[in-house]
Amino acid sequence: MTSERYNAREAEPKWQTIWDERELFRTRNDDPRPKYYVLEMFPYPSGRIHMGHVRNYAMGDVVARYKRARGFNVLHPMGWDAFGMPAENAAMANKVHPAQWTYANIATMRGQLKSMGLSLDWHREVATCDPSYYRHQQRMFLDFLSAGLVDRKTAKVNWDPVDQTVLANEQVIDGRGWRSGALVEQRELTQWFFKITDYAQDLNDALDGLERWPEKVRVMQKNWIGRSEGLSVRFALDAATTPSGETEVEIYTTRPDTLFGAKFIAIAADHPLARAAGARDQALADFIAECKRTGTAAELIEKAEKKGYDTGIRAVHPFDPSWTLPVYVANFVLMEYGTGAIFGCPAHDERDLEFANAYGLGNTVVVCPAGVDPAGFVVTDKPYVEDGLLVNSRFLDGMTTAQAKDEVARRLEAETRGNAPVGRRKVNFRLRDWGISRQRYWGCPIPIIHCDACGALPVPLADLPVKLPDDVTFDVPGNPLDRHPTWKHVACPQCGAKARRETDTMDTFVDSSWYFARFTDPWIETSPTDRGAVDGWLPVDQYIGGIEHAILHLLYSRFFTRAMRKTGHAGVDEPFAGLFTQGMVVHETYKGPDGAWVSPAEVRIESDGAARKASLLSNGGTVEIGPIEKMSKSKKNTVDPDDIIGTYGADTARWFMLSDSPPERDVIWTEEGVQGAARFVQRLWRLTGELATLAAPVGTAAPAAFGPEALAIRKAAHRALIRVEEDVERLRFNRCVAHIYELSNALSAAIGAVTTETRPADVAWAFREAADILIALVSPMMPHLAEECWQALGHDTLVADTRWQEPDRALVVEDTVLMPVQVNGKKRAELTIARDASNDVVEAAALALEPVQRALEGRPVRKVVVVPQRIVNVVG
RNA sequence: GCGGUCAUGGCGGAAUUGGUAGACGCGCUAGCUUGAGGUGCUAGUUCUUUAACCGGAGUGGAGGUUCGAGUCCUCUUGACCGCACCA
Repeated sequence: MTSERYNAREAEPKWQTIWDERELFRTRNDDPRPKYYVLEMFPYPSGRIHMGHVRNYAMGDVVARYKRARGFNVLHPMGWDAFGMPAENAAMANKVHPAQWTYANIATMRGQLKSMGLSLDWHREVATCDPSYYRHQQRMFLDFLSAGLVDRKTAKVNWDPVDQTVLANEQVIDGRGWRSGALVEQRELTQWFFKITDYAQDLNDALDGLERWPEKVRVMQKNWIGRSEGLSVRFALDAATTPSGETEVEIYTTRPDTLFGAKFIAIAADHPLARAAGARDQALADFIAECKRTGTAAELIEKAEKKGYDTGIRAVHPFDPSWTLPVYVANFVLMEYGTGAIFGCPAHDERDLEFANAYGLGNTVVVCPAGVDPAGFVVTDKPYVEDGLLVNSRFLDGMTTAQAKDEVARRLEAETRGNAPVGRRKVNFRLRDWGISRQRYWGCPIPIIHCDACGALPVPLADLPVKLPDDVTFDVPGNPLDRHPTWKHVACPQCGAKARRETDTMDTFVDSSWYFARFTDPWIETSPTDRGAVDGWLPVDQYIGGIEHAILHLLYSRFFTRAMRKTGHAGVDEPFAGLFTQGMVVHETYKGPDGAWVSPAEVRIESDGAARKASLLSNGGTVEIGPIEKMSKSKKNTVDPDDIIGTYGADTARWFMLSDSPPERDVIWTEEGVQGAARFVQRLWRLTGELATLAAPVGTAAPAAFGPEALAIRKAAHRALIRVEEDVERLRFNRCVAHIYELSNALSAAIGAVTTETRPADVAWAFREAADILIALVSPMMPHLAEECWQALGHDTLVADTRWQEPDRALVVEDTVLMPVQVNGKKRAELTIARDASNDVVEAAALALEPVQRALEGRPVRKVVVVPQRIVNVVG
């Protein structure tokens, strides 16, 4: 009955329809079972899904289906991160409206995802570009504004000259726009900011509690937040050297212990004191201008050598009125960090040493490594930056670094000048507020009205949503909202005079900062979230996505959830309890005879013994096989999921994506690999057919006793069950696959050993049990094939709707164990012995073995180490 | 420069967390089957010696701890990732 090949093309849509009709994956918020929320990062509707999506969603689906089988009420939704630049670029290139382009892409991609057979609750689908979604985002923006979490300020911002918009700091990578790749410029603009820095401390500290996050991501976020503890110190200025009434400069340091090693003060080019000094010194003004010029491209700053200019101003050392330090304007000091001014201690800071050496400022060692004679300890071109004991530092001498830091802080906090302490302990963060204004059309409008008389006012709640106008043009660069003839003209909600709408839209990362909350009740119209639903479902138990969002999306979402809590829209701080970052899908690259990239679909690969040769399918031209790289359109090394699903079926694609590599590592897509997966699909189908003829009917009562053959079959099945369970829980899908292969190999062997004629009842029962377990194990990974097999095994239920079987752990415990016997650490023999044999018995049996005696070569036995049920080591 | 991860057959990778290294898959070799050439089955596949058994070596390299190290420690080489004037 199952002699023919399994036909995925027929079976897969059939089962998808059946799941759909039975609403198997529709999740209800009032379901009393314990909740489990599994979520994969939602896609941008770029047009078609790619293999990275297949891998990501296959992993999530395994977890979702497994947890469902374990009796959880699983929430596994899908939506679309639908605002963004590509829609506008398409509009410009093809004269199609961004909305039309986006919704057409969504329709295509929804169909592709459905063909994968994912256990998604499509009733909860959301698209962030839909007013029914972004109206709530506007509402939250206004709530955040009332709660003091939104700021409007003029600031130096990152300007992407290609995309013609502002970018957040997180979106600038190596000085370039994260999307356009263009060198980012610095511009002064008035922008809306989310005050993520209000939560800097909490965002930092709470990382320690995220135990189910990859260490790597936590470290990256910590570095990005950049918390440092230090001291700000007000240095008095020598009045005779000061241009126009400035009396002091405040610096920030994390090394107050090295204050007696100070050689200079350095201030940023845009520091007020620098500006004042520049006003009376043309050469200095030129230098400042030069610093600012190089300051437009972040990439250049990093490569620039350290340059400074002596302002002539002298600062007075806080512990010695007779000691003055030169004040330099320096190109490496950033106005944005700390106070925009530092003191330089060349002996103990790399940068300061480079600067001091360039300008002949010398250095004094004030920290000496413990156990080293200070007299001979000098610094020339490499500073000593570690902790140690203080020297050359008056009252600090002999103290440790920590003691000295504390002592300096204590003394300077106690000392006052002009009624304020000279020193203040201060915690500084690298994290900046999140600038969310974007000068683009295809985004969520910022619900603000600007009135010349009343200022920037919130749009009244009753007027939400502020909808994007449909009639826009993209024929000229810039923001279509800004040049729309009518859209921005409104009456001031306060005085009624003519006023203007804010024409900036929100960063699309705002859209993705709360979609996981909206999924918990996407139907509610009166507020962004239903508190019962959001508090019941959050945090997401398992979130799966790419590492590229380690700081962007994953940090913004953590902030946004806190802000939602503050404004009453959620009851938790952390959105994602468990995070998994999966690796990429990579593929060989190919270059044709003309040196142009060639797609895998156009290439024929032939094996010549161990060597592989590639040629063009069209004309046999020589193709050069290049390095394995991330699938990208530019290198043409992509494989279209539609083609794979059309040729092999979704199950084969899913199985291969899960089988080859550990999920956190990159997986190499190969034709041989897919074919191997496809072979297993057919093999499993044939094996199921054989098992169906050998197995006892569904519902047969277990026999009273099992013979050795039956027991062996049962052990193999339950061992696989235990192992797969353990590995799915830890998302080690490649190991799950190996365990399933092992079980099917074992069952094939068992079938070979038992003929139909001599099949006893206990063996038939064991085959029934093992077959059911095998298919249940396969079902989260290859759900369609599993249903087909489940049916072939005589079930009238769905395997997708079947509870996970509890393994019988006692079954896999053997009566006898096989212990390797080593002599001096080298394995010489094996010993099969009763599991509960005493160490004495094991030792005697081991020593009696002939290969052991041979290896001892007559030497006396000095010691025998017996690790029960593990190993014996004879030392002789 | 700083921080992190990793290094195991021809390839992807396993290894009960200090206890038989190479599970499982791919590829390859031989034979059978099918049949004409993307099927199935059987056997083999770390290297080396051997007809075979028995041996010897072996987890990037050099040391160390231990009865025992792919796993722990020190040094070193290489690859990848993140951050990069953050005071």
